[in-house]
Amino acid sequence: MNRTASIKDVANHASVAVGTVSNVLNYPDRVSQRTKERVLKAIDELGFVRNDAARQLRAGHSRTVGLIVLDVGNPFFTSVVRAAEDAAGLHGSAVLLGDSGHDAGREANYIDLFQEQRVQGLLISPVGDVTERLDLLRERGVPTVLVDRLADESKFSSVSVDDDAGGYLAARHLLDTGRRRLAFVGGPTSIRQVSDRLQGAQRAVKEEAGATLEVLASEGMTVLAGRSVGNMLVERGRDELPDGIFCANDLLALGVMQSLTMTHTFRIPEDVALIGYDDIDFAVSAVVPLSSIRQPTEALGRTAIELLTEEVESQNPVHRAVVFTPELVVRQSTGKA
Amino acid sequence: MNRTASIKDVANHASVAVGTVSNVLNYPDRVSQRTKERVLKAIDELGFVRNDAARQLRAGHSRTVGLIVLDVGNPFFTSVVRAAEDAAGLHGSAVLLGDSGHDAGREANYIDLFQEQRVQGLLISPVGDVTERLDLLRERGVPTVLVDRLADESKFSSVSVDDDAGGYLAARHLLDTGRRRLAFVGGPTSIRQVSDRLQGAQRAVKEEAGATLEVLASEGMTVLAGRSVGNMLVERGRDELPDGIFCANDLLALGVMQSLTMTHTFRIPEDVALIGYDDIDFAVSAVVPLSSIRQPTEALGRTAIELLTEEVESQNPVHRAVVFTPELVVRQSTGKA
DNA sequence: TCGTACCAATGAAACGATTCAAATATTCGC
DNA sequence: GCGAATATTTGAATCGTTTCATTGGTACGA
Repeated sequence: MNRTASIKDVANHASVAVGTVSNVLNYPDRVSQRTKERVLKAIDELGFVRNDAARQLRAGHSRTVGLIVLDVGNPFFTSVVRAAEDAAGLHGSAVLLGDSGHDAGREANYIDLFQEQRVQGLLISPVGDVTERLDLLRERGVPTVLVDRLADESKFSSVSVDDDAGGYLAARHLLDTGRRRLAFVGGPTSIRQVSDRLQGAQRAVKEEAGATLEVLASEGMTVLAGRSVGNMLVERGRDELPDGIFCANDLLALGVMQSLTMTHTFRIPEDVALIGYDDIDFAVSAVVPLSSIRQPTEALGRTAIELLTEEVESQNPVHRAVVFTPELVVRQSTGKA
Repeated sequence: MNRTASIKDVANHASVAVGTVSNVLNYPDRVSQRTKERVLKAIDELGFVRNDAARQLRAGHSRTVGLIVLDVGNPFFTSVVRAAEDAAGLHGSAVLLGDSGHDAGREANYIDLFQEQRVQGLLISPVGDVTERLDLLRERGVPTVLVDRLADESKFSSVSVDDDAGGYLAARHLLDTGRRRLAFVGGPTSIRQVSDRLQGAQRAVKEEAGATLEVLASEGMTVLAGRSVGNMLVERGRDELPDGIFCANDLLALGVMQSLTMTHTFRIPEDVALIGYDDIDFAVSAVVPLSSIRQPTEALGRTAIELLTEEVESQNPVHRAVVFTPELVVRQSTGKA
């Protein structure tokens, strides 16, 4: 096989002009039935495939959208990605996916790559602070939507989830089911998600007379970190135990659950109610199915594409920051006490 | 902002010819220091970014490689993707990632898209059987490497993992630590991975006089499926219990572990040893850290890119099927009995 | 001073698709 | 059968790079 056939080859083979072949591809109605058939036959016989580079060069822009996430392995982003792909598909665009792995260097590489590809726009869950690189993009007029990050509306559009509201939701649920001595597990508080969720929980507790909230700092957000907090709790006397625990994510909650259930001294939810955050797949299949806060990831992905499309199509860029509210998922771990 | 600057704009701004600008970009040595500086300054001032479409049009091929996986959310593929990206980066290529989600239609869309993008080649973990679409690719001379799928070497190169060897490894380990009444949990056996792993386990058991292997069919490969198999085991008397259990993946094993540890009648590993497959993140943070079989995902991704590069660069395509052997990871769940 | 190397810089041609004004063909009413 | 209106087809120009044959300069030895 030498090289792939071009539109010119097709034109020769079908004895028509190149413009006609192009019309068959793009405006079939402008072409008579007879020639259309002839051209399609030629396309088939030569195995012609459109060269997107040429098309794009002429058009001045691609039909792709760049999406850079912090970690494709994270179920949160996986879900966002899938929703974005589907939404983009509806607009006839494809998504170029980049995984920065929390690395600013990789992020920068993808930004450069996508710019060279002349993507229509960029969805990005930025590493750390919004870099000057993003500001540059903005100045160059590349429409950009921040994902999972609240943006200054004067600069970018964004889609994010209200972690404060999620924290409130979780604590409110514990209070609603009769718990009064609550504990929050999470850390370090330098993670914005952690501090926001804590803040929301504190708000809920303040509303309820007689309710208290103890903060238990964890070293990271892993199962093991949760387990060591749990072990610490087990060593306390039964009376000093909180009756409702809110963990800043599901991994922590699963760790706490392991500690508490292993010792068989405490029952979940009878002695202690437990709620996590993120609603990962494992939550439902935990020993005691875990209540959690679910983030509207599909809506995030879909809306991000919509905001981007808006910016691409409108002349004067008006930015919007869309904030979603997460959703409470009740399972056995917070059953009535 | 009008439109982005072209190489011609840069040339004007720096008062040089377009060819010179191109040389600065591609063959800096051919250009004198003085002009190079002038051009770079112009590039900076105009915010020039190469248009990859034009470059690619001229070159006849892109600097990207297509990668289509069954599910980006699956840690196995996530790891393969990351390794492939890194390996491609070393060759100066980028990876276009597509997630077929086990859907033949999405797969087909990505194949078409990538062909229009004139990717250098394609890495694909195909949905179901190798479709005629892949045969078409082959005929068109698009280098293709199958991932996680053993290929007919006369048609494709491939990278895969020897599941039979993995099954053997797991069973052998149980035997080596003194267990004799083994059980295999997995299903349905129509999944190739399941039947291969079982086969390997049977091979190991046959080698050991007096050892037996009982097959416990599960309904799927989830935690819940594992738990129901576990519950069934718990109801058996102590004497009828196997003393070593090999689960076809870690999720099943975690489910079995939940059942066995909850009832506190059986101890892991004293009464029953347990080993899974895949070595997912959760394995290490299970109540009893889970022994498992780790697949060399990084090697898979890296090698896939290498095989592809080989095919791209060589004239006459010689295909190779590289099969990796997985690795045993020993943790507490199979400690000495 | 001249000729020979060598080094830099030039700019037209090419890649493959789309666009669009112009040319040509067809249809329709009468 | 004719002219007007409409439908179809044509092909040159264009997008932004890279390539490469050619030109213009400079240095050096004789």
